[in-house]
Amino acid sequence: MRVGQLAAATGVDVETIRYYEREGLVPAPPRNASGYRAYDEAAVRRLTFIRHCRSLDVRLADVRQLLSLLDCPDRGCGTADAVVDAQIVRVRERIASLHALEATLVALRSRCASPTTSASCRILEELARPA
Amino acid sequence: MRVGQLAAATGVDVETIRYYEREGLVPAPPRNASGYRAYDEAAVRRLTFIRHCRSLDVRLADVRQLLSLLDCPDRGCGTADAVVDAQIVRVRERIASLHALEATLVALRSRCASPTTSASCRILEELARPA
DNA sequence: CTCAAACCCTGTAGGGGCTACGGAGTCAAG
DNA sequence: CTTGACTCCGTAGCCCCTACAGGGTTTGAG
Repeated sequence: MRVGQLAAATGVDVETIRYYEREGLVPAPPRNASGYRAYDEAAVRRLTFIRHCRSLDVRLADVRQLLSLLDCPDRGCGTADAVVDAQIVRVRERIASLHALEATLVALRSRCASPTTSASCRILEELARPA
Repeated sequence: MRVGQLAAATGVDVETIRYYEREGLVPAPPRNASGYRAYDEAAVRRLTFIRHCRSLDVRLADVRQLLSLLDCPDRGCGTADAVVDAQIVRVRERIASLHALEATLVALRSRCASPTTSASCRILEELARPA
C-alpha cells in the first residue's frame, strides 16, 4: 500500500508519516519502480500504535521507548508501566493547574460584568498588578 | 534601569524581554552610551502586565490585543472581556479533555499490575489497537 | 488517446513561546 | 589590572507537526 492508503488506514496525516520516518519512529519502507513508498501490514500496526500513544498525549520520546520494547519482546515491560505512570502524573498536574487557572480567570472576569471604557476596566486594572 | 534589573523587578527572563521587544510587545527603550537598554517605570508596568497575562496562559496574540486597549484608554473594554471569556472556554475544554485522558490512562495502567515481559504486556497490547 | 485530477516525491520554512548558545564589549569591585 | 558579572547581537534549538514549492506519476473520464 502507498502512503496515502496508510494514512487513511491509520488516521495519521501523510506528512506526519514522512516526519515519523525522518525521525526514525517508523522504518523507511521499500520503494516501487516510481520511488513511491510501499507499506505492509506491519507498518499499519506500528503506526496505529504510535497514533494511539499520541492520542494519549504520550511524547514521541516516550513512544520511541515503547516501540523499542515492542521490537525486543523479551525485555521486561517495566518501562511501559513507567511511561504510563509518568503520563498519568503529568496529566494530573496539568488538570490541577488548569483548575486553579480557571478559578483565577473566572474571578478576573467577574470584575467587569458590563463593558466600560478600557481606562476604567477592572480586568485591565487587575492584569496590571503582579500575578 | 537596565535589562537585568527589569528582569529582576518583573520576574521575566532577560532573553524573554528581548524576545518581547523583537515581537513588538514592548517598545524598544532608549540606549545609554554603551548601547545598553535603559528602561523606566512604564516598562516595568507593561512587562508586569504581560507576565500576569502569561501566568494566566493568555496567548501573546491576545496579550497584544489587551496591550493595545491599554494604549487607547478611550476604547471600550469589550475586547478584554472577550479575551478572558475565550480563555475560560479554552481552559475548560482542556480540563475536560484531560479528565478523559486521565481515565483512559488509568484504565490502561490497570491492565499491567505486575511487570512481565514486553511480549505479553497488556499495556503494549492495548496500545497496538486503534484509539 | 488525451487530459486533468489526484496522488506521490524531496526539501525547506513556519508556528508558539521561549531558551540557549557563541563571541564580543562594558563596568564595578578588589 | 584583573576578575567576574553584566550586556550586546544573532542564530539555532525545542516539540510536533503543517504547509508550501516545484516537480514526477497514476488513474479514470471523456
